[in-house]
Amino acid sequence: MLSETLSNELETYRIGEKLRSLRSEKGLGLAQLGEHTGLSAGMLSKIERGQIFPTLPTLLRVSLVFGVGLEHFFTAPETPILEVTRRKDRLRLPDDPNAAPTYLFESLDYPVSERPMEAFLSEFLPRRKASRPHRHPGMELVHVISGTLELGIHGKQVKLEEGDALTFDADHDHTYRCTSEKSCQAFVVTTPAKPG
Amino acid sequence: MLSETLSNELETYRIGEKLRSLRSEKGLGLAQLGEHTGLSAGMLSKIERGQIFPTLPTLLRVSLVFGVGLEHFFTAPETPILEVTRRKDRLRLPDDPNAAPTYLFESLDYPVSERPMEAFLSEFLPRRKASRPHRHPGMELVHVISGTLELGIHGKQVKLEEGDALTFDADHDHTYRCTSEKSCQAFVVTTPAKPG
DNA sequence: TCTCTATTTTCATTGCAGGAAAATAATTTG
DNA sequence: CAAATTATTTTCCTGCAATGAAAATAGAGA
Repeated sequence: MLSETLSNELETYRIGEKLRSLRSEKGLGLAQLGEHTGLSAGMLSKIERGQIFPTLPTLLRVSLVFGVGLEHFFTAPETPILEVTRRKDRLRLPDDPNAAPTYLFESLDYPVSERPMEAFLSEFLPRRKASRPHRHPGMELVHVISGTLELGIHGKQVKLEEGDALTFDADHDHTYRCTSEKSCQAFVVTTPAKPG
Repeated sequence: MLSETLSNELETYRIGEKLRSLRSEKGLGLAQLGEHTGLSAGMLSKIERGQIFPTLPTLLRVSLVFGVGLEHFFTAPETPILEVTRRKDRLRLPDDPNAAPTYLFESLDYPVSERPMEAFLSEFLPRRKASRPHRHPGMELVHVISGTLELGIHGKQVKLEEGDALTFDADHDHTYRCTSEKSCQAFVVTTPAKPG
């Protein structure tokens, strides 16, 4: 008999749903698809409803009719990216775990895989000294939400006030320092390394 | 009975070969894999040799053991890029199909899809006037193999002699002109647009 | 309500996946 | 080289799950 777990696991591929999508996209009825594939309407119904698992030859028949490869039924459909992160769910990390932090940051888009950008909400703490210099490939944009921030980059000190934004090549050492009495909130976006 | 064409088509997925690869990578015997999957060695052999097509539950069992999704068996394996272009096979195109050409170029890597670079062998012809200005995203590198070449870029005229190389941001208008009596051979590489 | 169409379910059939074990091939060992 | 051991392939058979045919149900017009 067909094991329960095996069956459940297979169902995660949603083979039936995918077949039904293909069919309804083309506006075909079960019987019509049956004619094209040489399969019975009844069986197609059962496959779509997940009551049976088609054999590979059977699955191939419908694949051929719809002009898709078998991988169509085994790969996750490309869903438009849509990820929400709530404040309470986000992890707040210090810039330096081994010393008194200069700032804290939390990723705003950590659930997005292969992201073409990374966005952080950072809180820079009032300090005499700037943060440790660091660099990373790509560009960086800093938008100050509240407080004032001094950025050391390309040998310059750039003072940012509320509402100011700065974009720079992040592949040179840069530092941050909060210059306001209260901490400085900022929105930071980085892009990964460019090819070439 | 299982149709001939259907069977042939299914064989193009090389399910058996993929299974055998997975197994030999891990250095498992048929019997050992059988223990892990709960399948008989004999049947695994038949599947690997393409004598039978496994049912989805069966295929899923081995998938689970090897930690791959079912799509593994239905997608083309990523083969390392390896493409050769021979001089005689390459197409030699003029820079301007509607006028007397300033140079001729041939792609050295046209078979490579989604290439992170494009390489050309170019022959610049002796001319009074430079080629028409053009631009394209990304970087460009020019390495002179023979003859001399004058490049107009960023408002400068750069003279290149044999062995010289120039790299520049190609997203500004640039021109070429051969300044030697005989034509100038050069190796040109461009990178596509950078993201961001 | 009746008719027509599409889908789902029931029931019976069977083709083929799959197991057990024998046969063969490949390796190892003395 | 044999003999022994291990791995693989093949043979034969069985069972069951996929499949088809057709009845039952649901839906859509009219």
